[in-house]
Amino acid sequence: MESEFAATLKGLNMKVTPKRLAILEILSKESIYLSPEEVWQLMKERFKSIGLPTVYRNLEDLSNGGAITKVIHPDRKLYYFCCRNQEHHHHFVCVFCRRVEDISYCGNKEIVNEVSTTLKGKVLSHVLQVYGICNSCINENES
Amino acid sequence: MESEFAATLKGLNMKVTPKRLAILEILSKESIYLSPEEVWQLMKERFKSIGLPTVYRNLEDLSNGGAITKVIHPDRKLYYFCCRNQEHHHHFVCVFCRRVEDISYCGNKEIVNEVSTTLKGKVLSHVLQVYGICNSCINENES
DNA sequence: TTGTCTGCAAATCATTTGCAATATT
DNA sequence: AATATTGCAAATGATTTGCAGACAA
Repeated sequence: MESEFAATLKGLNMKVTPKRLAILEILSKESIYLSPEEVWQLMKERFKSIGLPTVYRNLEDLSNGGAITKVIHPDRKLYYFCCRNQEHHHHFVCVFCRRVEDISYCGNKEIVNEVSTTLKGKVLSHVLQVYGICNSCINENES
Repeated sequence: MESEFAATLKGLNMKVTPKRLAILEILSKESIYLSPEEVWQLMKERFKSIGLPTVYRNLEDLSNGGAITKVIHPDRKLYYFCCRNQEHHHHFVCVFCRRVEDISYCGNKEIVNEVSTTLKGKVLSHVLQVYGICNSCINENES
């Protein structure tokens, strides 16, 4: 049998390469978001030869394919997170530990309603992301 | 009497300079978001000598002070918009003409509720931005 | 004055690209 | 074999920084 990640790649019409499998494995193992540079550091532990551009390219492709997700960060740099949940949803991001958790709330209905009635416009998409302190970090920081 | 923009600057403890007044004037005159480069181009029409870093620095400071707002853009570059509405609210951005319009909808209550009950976390802030087609662009593009 | 603001030139540095070699199907 | 993937080196380009002179308060 093939791995879950191999299936994911095939589903995206991407060839199943060791590098790609490793990227998916690394990201899915983390509960926090990672920068391309950080993914690269972790990749170096597994491969003698691994280029940073390869990491950038694959993160980009996997993100476009929906296998991983970009995190919206105030510093406007790239960060990725592997999220199993394929349905439309949004994320809660811990500003301390960078943990990402799903939130089911989404005001799409209300948004579409307001835009169509008040602005007479058409909604194509929306982004929603919540920043805060996760449960673990709250507990660790209380006296 | 002093201009509205001068008052804005004083309120932010920023010295009232011609460059700053012009930046505020330019942005407030536009109904679309602008890049620092674009603001710079418009500034060049008014000043014989105007440096791009000055534009960047002032946009940053004005944004931090809340006089203008950053637009969240998929290309992760800087874009600014001058928004009169000082209350917490979010924006609808037209993907065609870059027009920015306020939307009053904000699911803060529901978000805080879900994060606190389901994730046992604490919400610090959130971003919400809606992309779509504004009324003008819909009308212009219909057959 | 006195500290802030600005212009200019140069630096940064995250991200991208070109291309030849390599690996997947 | 045919095509996609990768590594390396180099390029890109938006954004930032250092600093001396100009300006606002």
